[in-house]
Amino acid sequence: MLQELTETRYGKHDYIFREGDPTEYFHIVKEGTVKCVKSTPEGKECTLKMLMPGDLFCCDAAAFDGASHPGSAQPMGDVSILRMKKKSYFEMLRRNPDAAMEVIKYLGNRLNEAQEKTKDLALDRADQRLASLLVDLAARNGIADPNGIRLTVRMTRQDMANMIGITTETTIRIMSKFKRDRLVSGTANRLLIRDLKGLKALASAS
Amino acid sequence: MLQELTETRYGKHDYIFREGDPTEYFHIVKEGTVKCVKSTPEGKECTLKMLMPGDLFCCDAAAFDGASHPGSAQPMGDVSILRMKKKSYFEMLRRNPDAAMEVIKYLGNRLNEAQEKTKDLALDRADQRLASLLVDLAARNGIADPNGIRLTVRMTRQDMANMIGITTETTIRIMSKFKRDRLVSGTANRLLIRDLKGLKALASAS
DNA sequence: CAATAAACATGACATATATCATGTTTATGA
DNA sequence: TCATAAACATGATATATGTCATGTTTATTG
Repeated sequence: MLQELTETRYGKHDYIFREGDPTEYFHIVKEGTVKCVKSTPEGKECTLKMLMPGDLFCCDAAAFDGASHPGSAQPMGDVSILRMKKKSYFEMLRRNPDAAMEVIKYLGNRLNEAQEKTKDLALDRADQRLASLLVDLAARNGIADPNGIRLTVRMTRQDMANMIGITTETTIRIMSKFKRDRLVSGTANRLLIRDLKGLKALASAS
Repeated sequence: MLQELTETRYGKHDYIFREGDPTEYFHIVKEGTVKCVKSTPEGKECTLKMLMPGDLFCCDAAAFDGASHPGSAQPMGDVSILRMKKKSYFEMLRRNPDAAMEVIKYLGNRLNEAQEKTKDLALDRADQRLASLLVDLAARNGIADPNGIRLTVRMTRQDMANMIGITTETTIRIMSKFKRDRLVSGTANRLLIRDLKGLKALASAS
């Protein structure tokens, strides 16, 4: 069975798949970070989710039902992806109730997250959403550092903007303010969360 | 097995459950419309989804994983709800791979929808989001009418506002403009979509 | 039916965020 | 290492939407 699982490596300029491509495979992140992106005809982009090792996606697990990917998947730097034919994966789930239940719980959890994000977009200000994003990434992608929590994924201001539905300029302005307030420091290559509590306070001030 | 499925009726001032309540049951809408709502400490509300007959929710199906409801469920008018103990439901799924696969597809579909909504909130203007909402409701809740499509669910401007993350006043202003442009007519009790194509054009002008 | 509350409507004004422009710093790759 | 592009930064201005205030119309209920 396991020979159906193949591994592929991608670099930051590749696409793992594009919006509209047929959903032939299930994907699992083995190493690195992958972003799920939807874009408009005019080139505006919205990043739905950053996927870390262990996450499955297709794209963004949304295509368990559906014939084509509702968004594209792009690596953030070098990544390694495991792939399995959708048909094989479904057969495996059908034969393995425990695995199916795990997937149900995983999807429930993902739906939950998506709805939390909906609420943030609908009700929070830009600075609160950015603070939420940084808190979330600190937990999922951060490693301890003498001065706080360092994010291992390389994220530009533009990447952040796309994740919270604001412009790059606004993100830069808010990040500059966060820097002045000693909440964060550094830029894409070395982003450091200096005051997690402060960011959490801002994020939940809704 | 079926004796575990109980039916309850609710009126528009009831709660089916509240945010934070333990998730003891799975719910299915039998009759009527239910809204899933998240609210902030200051009383701002965000409606995540309108559930129609056949939809399952817990709340909003997001609690397949999780001990407490991430949002509350409120009837829009009179509704009838079917309920089953969460434990029984999980056991049933474990024994019935076809049902489990159906749930996986359903959740994938719901996640997909949620992400589409995220994109709309992040990238579209208020009038486009309102047009999207009306198009969606026309398909899911509308019945043919000599002058267009009539919505059977009673929805105030405030209800709509909560669904798309804008204020009641802005919703009223946009609806007034839609009325002037002959796209819609009527108020909560008798909402009529007069020009579906026009609304679709507006909605997808992103 | 009258009394009351909810929904709808609209103006004046405030403000968060977008847009456009321009410059500096930092990273990248030949 | 130099040349080029990407990322970061910041000001000026525009604009969509929020906020507050006030009035009318439409439902609801005793």
